[in-house]
Amino acid sequence: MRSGLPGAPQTVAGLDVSYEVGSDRVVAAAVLLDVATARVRESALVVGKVTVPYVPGLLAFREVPFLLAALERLPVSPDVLVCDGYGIAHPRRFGLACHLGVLTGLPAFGVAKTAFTARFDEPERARGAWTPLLDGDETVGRALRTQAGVKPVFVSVGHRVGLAEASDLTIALAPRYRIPEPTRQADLLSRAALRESPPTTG
DNA sequence: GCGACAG
DNA sequence: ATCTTGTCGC
Repeated sequence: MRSGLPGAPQTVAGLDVSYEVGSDRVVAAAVLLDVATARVRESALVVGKVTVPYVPGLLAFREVPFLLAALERLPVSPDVLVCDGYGIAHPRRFGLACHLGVLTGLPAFGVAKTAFTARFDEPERARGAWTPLLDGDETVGRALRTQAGVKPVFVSVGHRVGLAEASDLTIALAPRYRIPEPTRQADLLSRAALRESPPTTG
């Protein structure tokens, strides 16, 4: 028992929120996938209205309510949460993935598309190559190459999971694209639902 | 004081 | 986050 994960995770849930232009409408998606195949098994959506503005460093306060609602709609609880954003790689060391992990009690980590306050050296070109994500002299995560020759993603621990394991899962869940399937599918689903969902009522 | 700044 | 078409390449 080196990490907080009881054993090899069988399922993961990818989370993401899509916003509608010129309105407060948002759609949150929670997608359950099998780790072994990286394929979608279940999914849940929630439509809502944002009341909190986006402020760098406070993203969790804006998205967590919707993500929790979407998670509750999944028929089964996932073994791990894959979030679109940061975990510990945050100015206050408590990003979105930390909030969701603590609130749900589930292991969680974040996979962000861009660096925030942290710095990093370019990883080798190979898939799986990584370099430490640094905030001053502190290692807060990893700049991880999920696809050879493609820009790296930024992995950081959120709750009850180690950085090495989070990185391994990210690679395993990103067999073809830069963004791992959990988060990628959640993005696709929430975006599609937003377009198909009537602006008001039914 | 100014710029940068997850999504 | 979102606004946005085609195009080049495997």
